[in-house]
Amino acid sequence: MAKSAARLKDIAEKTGFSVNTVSLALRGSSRIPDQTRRQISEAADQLNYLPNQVAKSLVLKETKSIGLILTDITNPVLTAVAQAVELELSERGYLTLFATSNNDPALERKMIESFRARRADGILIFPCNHREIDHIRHLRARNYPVVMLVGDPDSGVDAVCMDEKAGAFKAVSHLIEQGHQKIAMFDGSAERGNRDKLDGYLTALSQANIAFDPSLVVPPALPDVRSGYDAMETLIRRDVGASAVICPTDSLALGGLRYCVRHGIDVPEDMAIFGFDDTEFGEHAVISLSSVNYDIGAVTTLAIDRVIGLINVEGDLPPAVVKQVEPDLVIRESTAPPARR
Amino acid sequence: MAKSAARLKDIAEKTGFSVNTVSLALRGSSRIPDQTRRQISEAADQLNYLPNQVAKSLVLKETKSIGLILTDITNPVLTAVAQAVELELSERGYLTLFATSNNDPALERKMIESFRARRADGILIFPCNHREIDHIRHLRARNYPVVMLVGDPDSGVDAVCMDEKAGAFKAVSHLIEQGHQKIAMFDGSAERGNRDKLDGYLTALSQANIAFDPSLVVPPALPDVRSGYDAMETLIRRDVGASAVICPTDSLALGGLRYCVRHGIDVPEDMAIFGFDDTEFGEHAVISLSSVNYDIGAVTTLAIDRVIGLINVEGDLPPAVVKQVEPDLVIRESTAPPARR
DNA sequence: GTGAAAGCGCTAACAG
DNA sequence: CTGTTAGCGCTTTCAC
Repeated sequence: MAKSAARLKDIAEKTGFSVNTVSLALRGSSRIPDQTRRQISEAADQLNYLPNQVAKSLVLKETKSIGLILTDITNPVLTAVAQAVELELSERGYLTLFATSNNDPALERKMIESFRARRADGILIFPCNHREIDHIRHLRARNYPVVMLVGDPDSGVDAVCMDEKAGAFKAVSHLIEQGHQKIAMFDGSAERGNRDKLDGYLTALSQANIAFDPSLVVPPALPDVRSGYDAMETLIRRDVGASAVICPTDSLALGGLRYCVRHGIDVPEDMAIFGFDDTEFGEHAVISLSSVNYDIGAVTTLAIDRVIGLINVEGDLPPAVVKQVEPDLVIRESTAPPARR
Repeated sequence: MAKSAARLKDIAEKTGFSVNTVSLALRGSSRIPDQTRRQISEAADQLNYLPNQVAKSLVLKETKSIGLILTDITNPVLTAVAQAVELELSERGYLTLFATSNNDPALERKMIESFRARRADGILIFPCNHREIDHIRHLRARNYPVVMLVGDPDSGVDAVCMDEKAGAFKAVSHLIEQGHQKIAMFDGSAERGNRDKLDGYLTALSQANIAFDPSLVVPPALPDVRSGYDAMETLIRRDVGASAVICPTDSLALGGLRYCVRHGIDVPEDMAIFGFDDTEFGEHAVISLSSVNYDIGAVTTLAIDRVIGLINVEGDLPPAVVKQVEPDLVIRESTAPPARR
């Protein structure tokens, strides 16, 4: 803490007014005449006074800060989320307390405790696991304002998120319309407890009366570029005749694209590739990626509206509501009807 | 702030001990017998007690939080910095207060004030402009622990950073050794007040007795992929015979690479491309990027060591020291000796 | 071993 | 209009 910062008391002594008057004057109370206020403001400036927010928080019982917990800010979508949240929160007068869970539930719990101890007014969280959220439910049950950035319809916790199932459904349906039949998927849902994209994929297939072929789904090790490369290699080696693949992140798609380009597989003619999240590096890839967009602005604005709304509730919190934002497809170069064989 | 959280007083009343005893017991004082401590801990658990850090901060005069101000977390290096800082700070028991200046000096100032008001124990900052840092110098002069993540040798402010001049020098020298003579540079130093990379470029040229040709430097609009594409287009249209280009970020390099691939310019044969920062998307580009690495771990560790060191100083701060980390080259596919003409 | 009292810097009654 | 008093939840000093 800044050593020896000026306090109200210091400027009170300097001006001869009481601490109370100084406080009032500095906060612009109409009860203080201009003359006095000016005198006090001047003294405050000279002392380089800055109100001590921690003292203020203690009495006001609000810190004007909101905790943001992400799994891993390295994921481009989460980077953008962090950026957008911070920006919007700061515009609304809130400070962002930032933490990363590193996909470790224990760390996630610890960070929640830390925010609670510091009396963050609310928490925005992207949980490690979409299913194990008892601790979050528990928080909310104690009237602590939390909103999740992933949606679990009946979790009992507020959430704002992209409708990933709808996104996957749209993307796969689009590929089917283009004439693809053997559509692969890089699916890593097992670990993260989020089957939404897989569900969308399955629904689209069944709606088109295409039988699900398990050999078309390959699980990437991680949601990164290298794993996308490896997954594509696995898919090609399986030789199951896939003409298209849908990837749960642009990073994976980029890795898949890289494999294809380097192995003489034409994209999109021989392999159509659909990404997810519509990131900068996907848009500007050597062959620009078709992708399911992620309306980060919409999600963060809604989520922030909701936490702040909950913060301002007196008494018990209202029932949780989860809001899903419907994504759009962004069709670029990496997808097209399959080549005739 | 969490409505109606349990306080020491509540658990004092519940157990019949005084607030003081409870406080001591919970903090593990040896003066409290085990029997008492157990009793108190139990009551605390039942009440779901969590110490109020804001009250604690007020009396202890430290918040165990450090402010991190970045220009724009969307830049992959800064993303990684944010991640690394948060992780390491949390391991050391500090919380990260996060803010983005959006390259706006006024916002930067505002965020610094905000952190100071909240009594962050120290600040880590990546300033918008490397030259205009009077406000930061001023902070330090008042004994506020700040360390910058960019280096200005005689700014009077502590700093830890990569030696960008050395990085550029090494990269350009490497290209020269490979036989390149007409080496272009995408340089945006004018706006951001950081000429280090350009200096390294110029030094390498002059050391090899290659005359500087201004038509070989093209200023990208922004440090992003699209601007790299555009810059490459400009460079090619100028038709000045460049056989290699050095880019101040991997994003720009990726854009340049994209232009080349899409216009039949072979990389690296017809155009060698050197990036900066060694990012994931550069490493796994269709043609993997040679790049100047950015040892984020080293920089953040040193920077954090330094702020925490300054925080623990009693009385006046010691003279500022700036530490530069020397980068290494990572040679991949995007660079090679020029094709014979 | 445990408790009472004071104080961190601020705001919120309530007087005058 | 301005000052006095109390109190936010905690730690610390000093008694008992």
